[in-house]
Amino acid sequence: MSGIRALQKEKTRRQLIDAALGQLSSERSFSSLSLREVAKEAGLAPTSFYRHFSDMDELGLTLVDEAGLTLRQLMRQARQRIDKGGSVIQISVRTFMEFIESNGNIFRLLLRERSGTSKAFRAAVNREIRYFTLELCDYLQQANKLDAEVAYLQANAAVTIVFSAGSDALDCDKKDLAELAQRTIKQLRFIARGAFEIGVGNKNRSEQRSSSAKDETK
Amino acid sequence: MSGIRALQKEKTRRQLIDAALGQLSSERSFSSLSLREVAKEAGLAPTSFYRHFSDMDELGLTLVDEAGLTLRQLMRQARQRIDKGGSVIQISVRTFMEFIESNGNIFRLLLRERSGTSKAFRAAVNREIRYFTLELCDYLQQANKLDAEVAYLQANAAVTIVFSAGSDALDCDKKDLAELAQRTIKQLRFIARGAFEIGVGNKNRSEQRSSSAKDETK
DNA sequence: TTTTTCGGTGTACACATGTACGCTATTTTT
DNA sequence: AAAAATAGCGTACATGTGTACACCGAAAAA
Repeated sequence: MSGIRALQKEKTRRQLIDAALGQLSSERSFSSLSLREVAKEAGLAPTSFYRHFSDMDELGLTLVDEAGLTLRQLMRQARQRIDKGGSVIQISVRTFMEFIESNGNIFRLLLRERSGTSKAFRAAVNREIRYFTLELCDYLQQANKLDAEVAYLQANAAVTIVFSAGSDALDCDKKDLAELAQRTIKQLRFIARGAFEIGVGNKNRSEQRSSSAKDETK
Repeated sequence: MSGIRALQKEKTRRQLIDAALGQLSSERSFSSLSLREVAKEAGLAPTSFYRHFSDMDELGLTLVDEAGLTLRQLMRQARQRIDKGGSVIQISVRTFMEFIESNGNIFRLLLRERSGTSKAFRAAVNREIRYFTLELCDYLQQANKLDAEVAYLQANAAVTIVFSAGSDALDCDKKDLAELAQRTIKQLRFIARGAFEIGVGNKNRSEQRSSSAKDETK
């Protein structure tokens, strides 16, 4: 039982996954791919597809998982950079923009299937985004000593803004990308500052207002 | 030249548009509609479609225009309510949520085609959203006396947050809708407060800090 | 009135799709 | 060594697609 068979199977399964990812582009969405196309691109007969996935949907959900994984890698990378010092917001945005530049199609997949026609897909994408948000929430809560609710709202809003900026970046001329990043950074600072001010107000109504703003908003 | 002919033509054109809109749902996107389906739903022979649109794309762009129109109606309605007094943010969010409840499929169309596979569609949707944003920007600028750039950034961020909330609302249980609205309102307040604080700081560095916050953030 | 225009129809075709079915060759199990 | 399992192939078929084409009848223009 050397597993030479299972090994080969895993390999062609990857070929299918990579074939699908490879066909994604700004004018080609996953839902517009056909089983036959993917199989052909992977160098397989159409019917062989079924040895690996029962459905294009099943392949699609696998891709979403894959994308979620990439997203989490991204965060780890960002945290590494942050630990070396620097503005959290600035580094996060820059990291995200780099991610989109080299993983545009994966990001497109998430964007599109989030509002797609399959409930399962939408749920899967939202799950990945929720992980992303919750990790940011944890960070905010302990780094900025924020109320749990405020931290969550801030994290959620920030992720929304960043994803939207990412979406814009996909259709952006390369030269306008830096400006877009700058605007995004400013918007995230609005949110951070607002959350801080209002969060403090919640704890300690109308006392200690807007003092010592050593947070991320300047 | 009574125009009885042109009249009839306009009528069946509308039937096509309505047929397309009618087929949209959470599990049916415009790009998944076929010319034949739409024609059939409109009570037409497939080939008659071409008397009105050269393409499904042309129909689609018409739908996006239609959606933009609906969106602007929405804003007018919101402004009417605001003029009668009340929190701008609260009323705007409520109005938007009502819009989604009764125009879910139109909103879905915008959401989906914004990240769709046709550059023309993406551009059309972004144009509509830009109008929406700019009108809000004007309002903020004169109502809150904000710097032009700050007002734009705030408007843009606010629209992003509201659209994202709308997207969530589409998959939401009805009972969770009120909570979602509340969270959205808080997030918009973060942004408004942050924009105010930072905007003032821009004009008049480290003087007059966080004074007379009679804006929309409390 | 005669002629032209044109919205709508039905037929027809080439094409792509998903997938059922049976076969083969090779690995795995017995 | 014999038997079972299985990844991959090719064929085949029913179905849905966009659209070219010829035609019709009524409205509009001459």
